Amino acid sequence: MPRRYTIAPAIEYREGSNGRHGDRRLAVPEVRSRVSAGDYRLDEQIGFLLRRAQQRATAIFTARFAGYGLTPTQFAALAKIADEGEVSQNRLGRLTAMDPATMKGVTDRLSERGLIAARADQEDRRRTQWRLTDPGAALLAAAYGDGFAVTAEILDPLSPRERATFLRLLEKIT
Amino acid sequence: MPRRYTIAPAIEYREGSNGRHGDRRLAVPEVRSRVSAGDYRLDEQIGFLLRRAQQRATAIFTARFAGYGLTPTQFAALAKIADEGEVSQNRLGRLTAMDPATMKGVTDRLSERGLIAARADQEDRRRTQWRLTDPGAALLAAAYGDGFAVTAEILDPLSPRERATFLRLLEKIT
DNA sequence: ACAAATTCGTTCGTATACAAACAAGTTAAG
DNA sequence: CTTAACTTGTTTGTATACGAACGAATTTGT
Repeated sequence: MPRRYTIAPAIEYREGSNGRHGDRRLAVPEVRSRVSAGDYRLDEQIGFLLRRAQQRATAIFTARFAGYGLTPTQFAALAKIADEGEVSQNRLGRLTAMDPATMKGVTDRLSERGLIAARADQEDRRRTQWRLTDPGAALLAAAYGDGFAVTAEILDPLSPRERATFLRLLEKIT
Repeated sequence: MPRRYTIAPAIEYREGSNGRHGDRRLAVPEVRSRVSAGDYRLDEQIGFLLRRAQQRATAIFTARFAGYGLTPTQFAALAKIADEGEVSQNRLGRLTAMDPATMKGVTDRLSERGLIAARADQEDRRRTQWRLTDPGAALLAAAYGDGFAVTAEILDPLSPRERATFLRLLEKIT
């Protein structure tokens, strides 16, 4: 049931030759007539870089959290429930950036493990209110430190200044 | 079969009151005895921010690529096959940051749609070599422009200087 | 030459992630 | 007050994402 990640497989980068084999008519800056394949470098698109950065982040998280059997989203859900004390399922989804269908799966699994418990809301009978159980709170308390460690390890390649800059810019494009 | 994304649901942020309801014994800066919940702010962890940034990036991609019926990974695979001319399945996975199990699903779906075609390798009989079909090349050629547009839209909140900085730092933590 | 190690691709199981459609409950508009 | 609009949570289906285990083929080490 717990998942275990290794570091994502190393990416192979374009080796040496910058594409374009023959076709070196002039040493003059070449004007490409057909704007197509050659211009689009996958490895320079933020979408691709973001995907790889998240793969690395997830790998780091999972290595550190192997002992808890918690995924990043499960940990996020526990942390937010702890913050809120009690929170409805859909609102928890908004707080943790999960849509209702995804949230369902996460709460189901946390609930099955006895880490969270539901209460039917009296005022609004559509709502399911979630709170931590004692085991859930204990697990979370034990795991917080590793949460910080994960963040530190992800940011390790950056200097303190760069970290601040990166976080600021990342929040801007979020 | 094609997927369609909307913009990820807006996140709710901690509203006004900084938690802590009663318990205002003194107006003096409070020294927290128990270092636990209160210190961990999910919304400030890069892992969480990266996940949300990727959700936004994917939403932008999918909106722009709805007409092609291509997912980000499928587009990445097509682009890399085009770069390479012909490439084995596992190597394609390394180039596009997908593990073999994931790559299988992607090549299966692209192949079913007739966008790529396989060739058995003579030298190494374990290998499946993939190349673009004519329809695959045509679709890719039509889609490249939207690939650039997606990148531009994701980076839109940043100034040109910030974009350069962000890309540099993102590559560092990847 | 031959056994060990590695690589290639497959399969199975679990966990996000989200579109779409839905029933049931609540709120807003008239 | 009553209908329309919205919200809450569920279900189904598709698509990554990856661990783990596997058979087949190739490469390495001795």
